[in-house]
Amino acid sequence: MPSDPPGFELPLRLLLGFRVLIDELHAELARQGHPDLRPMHGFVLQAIMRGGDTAVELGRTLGVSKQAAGKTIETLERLGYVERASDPRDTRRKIVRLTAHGTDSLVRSERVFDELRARWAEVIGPERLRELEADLRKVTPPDIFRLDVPGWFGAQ
Amino acid sequence: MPSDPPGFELPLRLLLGFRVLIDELHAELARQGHPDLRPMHGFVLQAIMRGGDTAVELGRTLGVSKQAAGKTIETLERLGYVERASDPRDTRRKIVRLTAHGTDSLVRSERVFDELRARWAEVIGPERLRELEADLRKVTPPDIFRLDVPGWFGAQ
DNA sequence: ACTGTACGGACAATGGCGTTGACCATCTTA
DNA sequence: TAAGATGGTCAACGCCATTGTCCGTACAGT
Repeated sequence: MPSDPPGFELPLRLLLGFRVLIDELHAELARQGHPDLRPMHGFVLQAIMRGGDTAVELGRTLGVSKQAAGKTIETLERLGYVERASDPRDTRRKIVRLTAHGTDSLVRSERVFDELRARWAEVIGPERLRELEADLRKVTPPDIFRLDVPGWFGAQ
Repeated sequence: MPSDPPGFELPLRLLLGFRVLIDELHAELARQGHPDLRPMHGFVLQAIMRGGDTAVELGRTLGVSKQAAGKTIETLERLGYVERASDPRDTRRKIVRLTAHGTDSLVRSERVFDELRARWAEVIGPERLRELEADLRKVTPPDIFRLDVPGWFGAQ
């Protein structure tokens, strides 16, 4: 019967696994024409895509203030990933939309993530990888996109 | 044959798993007399314990500047987790040591981590948990304590 | 033994990125 | 129509990292 590792290894491995995937994603994205994209931007663009958001809504989704969300949007606008348009029904609102460049980054991210996942499947076996994902689903909260980690990555 | 989930779920689950464990650890530590301890401090204390460190060495271990490491040490000193002493063989160096309070926090962390791991084992099964850890070991770098994530947590 | 270089530590200035507070314009509702 | 709620922006502040600079000590080559 194999002995159990110390309990602190588990969280570290989870963090390292996350870091490895994210670092490799952005290394590959940089090669594919998106050198300025930072880890947090991926989440922001995802959040914008699923529901044409405003700064306030985006802030709520990401768990930051509307001002912080506004600054992030400004950065992404400057980098050419999003654009803002006035809402004709409510002239207060400024709707944020992905540009072609922004959509391209998400399409490529999706492809790279699939490739990285395939590489893991080669290392540990496809069945084991599916089990790993299924197990993690059992011990983590169901809603994926609510991470509210203001300072975890460096945005803008 | 089960279909594979999209590749982006894997990193998110890893991150969420990490967050769940760390959040629960610190909630429990707060109950056990360590309400001021922040996630990053655990890593710092660990790094200090394995080798009586100085600010420079600690900075190298954690991947931050020596000034940043010095500030973190200062904070931990103010909170009563570490103390500084001069090195008699090299009067330039100020060696950082854990206080009893600091050691206590690590002992409790270890225990809580083991308990959290046991809870995961109840949910997904002890054998699956061991396999999960073994699989993660195959796809992550071997050296655990080199994470250099300056802004990931909020220290001090 | 002495001098030049390396190294540990601290102080200062700067910058990124989040926060709160305040304000204006617009929409909604009583 | 008046009152309150909501979206956006500006300003000030705080935290925490950075780089640059300086001082004192240790060590190595001559």
